[in-house]
Amino acid sequence: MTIARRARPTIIDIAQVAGVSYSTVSRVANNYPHVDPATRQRVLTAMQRLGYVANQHARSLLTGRSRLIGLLVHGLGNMYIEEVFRGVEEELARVEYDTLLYTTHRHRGREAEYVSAITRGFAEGLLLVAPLGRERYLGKLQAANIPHVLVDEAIPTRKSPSVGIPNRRSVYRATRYLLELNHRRLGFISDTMQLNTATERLKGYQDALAEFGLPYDPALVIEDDYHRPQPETATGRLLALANPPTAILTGSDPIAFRVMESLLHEHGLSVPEDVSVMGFDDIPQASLVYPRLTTVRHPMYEMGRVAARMLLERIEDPHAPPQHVELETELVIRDSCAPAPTGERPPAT
Amino acid sequence: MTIARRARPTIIDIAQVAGVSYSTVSRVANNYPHVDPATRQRVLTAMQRLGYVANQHARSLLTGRSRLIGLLVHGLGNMYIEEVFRGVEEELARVEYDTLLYTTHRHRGREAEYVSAITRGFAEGLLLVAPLGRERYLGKLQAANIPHVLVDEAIPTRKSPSVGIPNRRSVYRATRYLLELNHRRLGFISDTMQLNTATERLKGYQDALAEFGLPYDPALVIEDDYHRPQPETATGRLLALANPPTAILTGSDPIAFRVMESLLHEHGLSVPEDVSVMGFDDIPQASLVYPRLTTVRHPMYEMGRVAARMLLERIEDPHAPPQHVELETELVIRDSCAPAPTGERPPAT
DNA sequence: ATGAAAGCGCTAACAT
DNA sequence: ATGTTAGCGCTTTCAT
Repeated sequence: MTIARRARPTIIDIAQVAGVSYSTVSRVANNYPHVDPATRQRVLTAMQRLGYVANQHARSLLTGRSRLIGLLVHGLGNMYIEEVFRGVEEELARVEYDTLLYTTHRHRGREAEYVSAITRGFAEGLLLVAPLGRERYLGKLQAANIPHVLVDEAIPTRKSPSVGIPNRRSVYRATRYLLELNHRRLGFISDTMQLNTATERLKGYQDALAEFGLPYDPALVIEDDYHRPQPETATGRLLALANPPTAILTGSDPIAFRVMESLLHEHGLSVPEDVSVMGFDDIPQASLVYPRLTTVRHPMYEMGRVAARMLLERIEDPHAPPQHVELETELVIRDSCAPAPTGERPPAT
Repeated sequence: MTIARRARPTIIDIAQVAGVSYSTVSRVANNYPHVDPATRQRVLTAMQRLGYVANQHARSLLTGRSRLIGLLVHGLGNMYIEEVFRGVEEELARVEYDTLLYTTHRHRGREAEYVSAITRGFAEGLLLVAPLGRERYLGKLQAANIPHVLVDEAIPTRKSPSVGIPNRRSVYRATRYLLELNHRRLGFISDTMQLNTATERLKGYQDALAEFGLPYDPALVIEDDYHRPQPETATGRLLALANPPTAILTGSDPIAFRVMESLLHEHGLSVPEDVSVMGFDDIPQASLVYPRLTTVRHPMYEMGRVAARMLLERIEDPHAPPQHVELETELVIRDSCAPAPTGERPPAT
């Protein structure tokens, strides 16, 4: 009887079958020169026959490289992540790296644990997408000099490399657009202010207001829960104001969709006639929805690519000074924003 | 000068600092008994001080286990995957396994390559979610006895373990519901028939029709493109029929959403007054949309959990006979389906 | 309770 | 062009 679990053939088995030393097999496996074509063929044939596949662990143990990077994200079910990941994959594929996926579902609030887990040596580097709770582990990453890059988030110390967008300017532009449409009361449903991107965006909103000589009314900005957004509630609160907004800016397109649904169906207000709605990101659905969403185009795919490339570079040279890349955004004008209604306020339900 | 890339401390460094042999360090690291408490403490302190983290590759090389499983999916940006993955993670977390993510974005149509890549030895097993093109590699997995489980797809040979839902019965029930609402012309926008789940669902649709003594009209079923669905086009084709449907079944909730948008805004038809729409899956948005979607609840999260558990079991015992688990679905009646309009057909635009 | 030693499968000098 | 050899960092007997 042979043993139950058929062992995978090793380099030594191949060597035996091909009648060569196992270093020759290694040469063939790694496509090195200085191997006689005939020998190479014999080895290849033997590999084929036995179904040889190199043991990555042995390889990695020796080279210290796993060809794996870790990706830390909050969740999967949104086009933002899909696009970012497409970009990441694009670059990783070129160098035959794979991705270890970590979501904060798993240890909500305990990202720090993975991060150390990652240093277990499996991943060579880490891509942190909009990382909440970063204060708990970023210092460690920096201290241990573990290659990592922040995607869509930057920290004031700028010690960690990052790739993102000009949040302040982007929202400034979007806000100004609304202001030029004669809106004077602008609601803002923001992502959690734990994210620097969110506080930057708020500044952009305030910049535009200031430029138009308008006061900043904190009642108009509502911080949504990142993990379980409640745009319907936020919309209701905005509409319940004595002087409700005629336009609403949001932190993302999916939030904008829900705001539009809520406006229309819970409050009987039409978009954009009664209230204008501004999205953020420009995911594919933005143009498939009615009214088609006016939003800020976020180069998510490109961001993913750049981030992956930066990470790969840092893996090569962990001591290079951290870079900070900002990719430009663009206001995409479609149908969900219109000039402010004149005359009296729209009736709130 | 020390060398540039500070090497990670090994078991030997710890042994030196703690003044013990390195096998003792290994014992402590693995929490083995037979270590003097004082010694253990000394070792622990040394580990702490040097920031010791075990090298997984060395460990895996020896034990043959990587504590990694591979997850093959088509794309990320949908709640279906999010839910399935949440379930997978839940189970994996218990045993401290991590996930390698593979999407068919990367090598569209070349899944076979990963699959062999996976046998590189990094992943101990594979979760295949609604795998298209499986014929190209499933045989290999089976032949090599690589632990794997099919999620939401089963193959007739039943050689690979699977977890899914009763597709035929689920769609039969949904169709019958529509029939009972007096609809007689039922459109069906189906996933690609390459998926057995899709052909099974079609049978369920036909079953219900047959039960009501209705003919099967192939013009009413449109096979959508899995990677770039065009529900708007499909809707248009359905409506252009001489005798257009008064109800439309879809392969997923997101498709249903787009059908509803198209009906309403491109064709001026209201849902459910003019046309009823049936979703599939019951993702969270299904109840946030107007009209709230009537759909078939798919236990995605639970499916992920079961699949992960099955995979883990197969990893322990790759020779156990393949299991096939079916999780029940449920028709969730909300507002997108109503009795068929009486009198003449709704006007098509 | 602890140490010594073998070896997992492979790469990369170094020989020849 | 090919073979020999020394480890990579760790777990696991086997001694003591």
